[in-house]
Amino acid sequence: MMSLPPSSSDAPVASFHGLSRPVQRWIRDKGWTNLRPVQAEAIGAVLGSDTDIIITAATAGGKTEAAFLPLLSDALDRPAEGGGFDLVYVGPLKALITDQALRLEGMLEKTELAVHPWHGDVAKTRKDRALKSPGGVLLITPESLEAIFVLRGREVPGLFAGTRAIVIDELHTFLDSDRGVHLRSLLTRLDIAVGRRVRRVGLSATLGEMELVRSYLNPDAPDTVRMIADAGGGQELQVQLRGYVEPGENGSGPSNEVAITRHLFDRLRGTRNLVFAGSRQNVEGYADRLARMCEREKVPVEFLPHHGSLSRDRRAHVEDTLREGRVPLTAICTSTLELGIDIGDVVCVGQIGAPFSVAALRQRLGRSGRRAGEPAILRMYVDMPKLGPQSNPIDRLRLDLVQAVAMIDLLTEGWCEPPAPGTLNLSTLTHQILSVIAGRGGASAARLYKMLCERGPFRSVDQALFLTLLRDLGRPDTALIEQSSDGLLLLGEAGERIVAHYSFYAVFKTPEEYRLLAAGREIGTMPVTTVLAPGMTLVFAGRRWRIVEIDDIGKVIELAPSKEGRPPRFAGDGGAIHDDVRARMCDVLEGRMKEPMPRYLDAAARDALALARGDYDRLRLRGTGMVGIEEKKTLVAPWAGTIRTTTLSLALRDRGLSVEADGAVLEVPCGLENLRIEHLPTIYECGLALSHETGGMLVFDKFHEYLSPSLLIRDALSSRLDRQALGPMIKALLAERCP
DNA sequence: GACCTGCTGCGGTTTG
Repeated sequence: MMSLPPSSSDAPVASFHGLSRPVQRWIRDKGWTNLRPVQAEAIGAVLGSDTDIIITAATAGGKTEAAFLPLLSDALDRPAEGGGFDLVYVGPLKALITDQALRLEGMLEKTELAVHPWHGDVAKTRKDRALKSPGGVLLITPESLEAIFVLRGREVPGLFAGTRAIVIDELHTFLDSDRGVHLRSLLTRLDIAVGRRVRRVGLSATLGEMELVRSYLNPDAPDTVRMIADAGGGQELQVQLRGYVEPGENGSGPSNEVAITRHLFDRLRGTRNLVFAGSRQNVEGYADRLARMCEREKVPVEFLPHHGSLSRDRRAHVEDTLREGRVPLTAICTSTLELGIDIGDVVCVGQIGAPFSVAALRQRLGRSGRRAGEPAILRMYVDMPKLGPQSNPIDRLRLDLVQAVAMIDLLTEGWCEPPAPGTLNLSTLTHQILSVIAGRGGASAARLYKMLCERGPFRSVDQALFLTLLRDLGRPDTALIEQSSDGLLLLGEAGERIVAHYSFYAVFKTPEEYRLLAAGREIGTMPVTTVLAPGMTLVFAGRRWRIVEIDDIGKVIELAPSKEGRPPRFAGDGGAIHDDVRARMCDVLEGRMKEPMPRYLDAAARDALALARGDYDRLRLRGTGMVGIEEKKTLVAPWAGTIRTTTLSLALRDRGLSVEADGAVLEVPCGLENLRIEHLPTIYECGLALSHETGGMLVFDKFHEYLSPSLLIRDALSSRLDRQALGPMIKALLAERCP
């Protein structure tokens, strides 16, 4: 008999006894002496009610068991009435589904319940078996679920008739993305197909604002969603931020990159670590420098690159070596190692340059210090260009360093970016319109509207907008849909072709790529937009190569080993920084912090921050937000996030002022008085004028190419631009705030 | 100044 320690309450004991026999036996066989508080609470909540539930706990905190022990127990004790799969698990990664299926198979070994993993790498025979006798647990990706709706629309009601809950793993990855909207749409369509609402259980490690998370799961009754969180917290966080400034013109010494490489080599060798380097190019650059340093010092190479363009083999090797933990290894990586695949515990997390979001920083940090009593260690490195008398005033503000400090500050306060509601997501809506029509062999406009916009996630789309969208999709030159004589909407010629191809199922866009072959083996891929030619050398997968041949039709590049090479550029599409991060950057420059010179800064970072604050004051930016630096050049610092800053720079461009980029501080080619008296008041009066020409430039998402400029503008205004913010921003800039 | 995620049906060949 399992003995449970007399913990703070007898809840765990009650929870244990509420479980079915086979599940109790599994727990006992595992040798568990008690249930974690989250698990005990989840068992009570799942068995004692039918509300939606969100379970949050640290990575490896036992969330999967917390959800599945009671759900499986219920499925064993009360066999489903309607037939079909008893439980559905939706996960964002194929690797995660494979992992979780193995765990569930272990739990269900001595029972009748089957486990059906289902994603692109699962054999067709296995899927056929699941369809022939659906039951037990289906573990699936949103895209594979989409494929079931499109290809087997008529079978959906039967497959899920008896499903008692849908478990969504890594819920945070679905909150604020096209893919998240896609999943919500599929869940609503599933509810409609079975004629009742299927309970949802979300699992997540880190979540921002709870209210928004609740309404993701249940937009009609967010208050009924029960939150179960582990007390956890209280974990010690050790942070160091090291600043690197290139030596002066006559100074000698290593470059910043070499100095940072040296520090990583000295501190991380001999243990397991993750270093997030920001871009694939940077990952390859640091991995190459570290490997050469190991060779020069005649020690084994303990640093390997990991990013999304490397082949599955290369990535698996790094993941397996980390997880097994037999030899020391530091992975230099992009956000690939941020998600839930189990790689074990690492000693420290390195971060080169400020990241794009506090949420990502928090997620990355969760990879270290997972054992009781061990701190989470963050080492941040900021590479700062050399300054001279000719340097741009914006460079003097050291905005990278300031952003890094602002983010660490927000992180320690427990803040992270909340999802942004109210977006239209017209590209994803187009996708779902095509999917519903394909799955049902036709649908009326009224039915589509009710399904997708009234009950589904596209609630910001009103009827008029919906009809405009349908007209766009039905235009002869678009031909995605057409109307039959009795008014039913059917797929058009182009629609048929697009839905029939396997690339339809995902809502996100993927660029075309070359495959890179070395000695006949694929080592990774490169976007076709990268400029490459035979004879060029490059660093890839931590080694140096020469391009032997490029096959433009087969999209294959052959490589041979080389002694030279530079890391190649990959295509990228710019990130969005949140308003609160930029506001905190202003606080950092103006010294409005609990600890104005944080202790976690090293001497070089302190010096750089002190100098940046001095320059900020000398520029007289404090309290004004605008300063003329030349006769026809003004700096504008709205301290707003990417969306609001981009809106302002577009409005300035409407006035004929070409503004570069969308950094925290804008350089406007115009005198201060002219800007203050003429341009800004005019923009305040007239707002942002978006022409059809601008609309043509707003093609970002997968189905945008089929939309007219006016719809593209409306889509952008709901997610990438903020017209309403323009007035208040200008008012703040024009207000005399100086002493 | 960026990163990540996903995918079916069918025809052909090999193996037991």
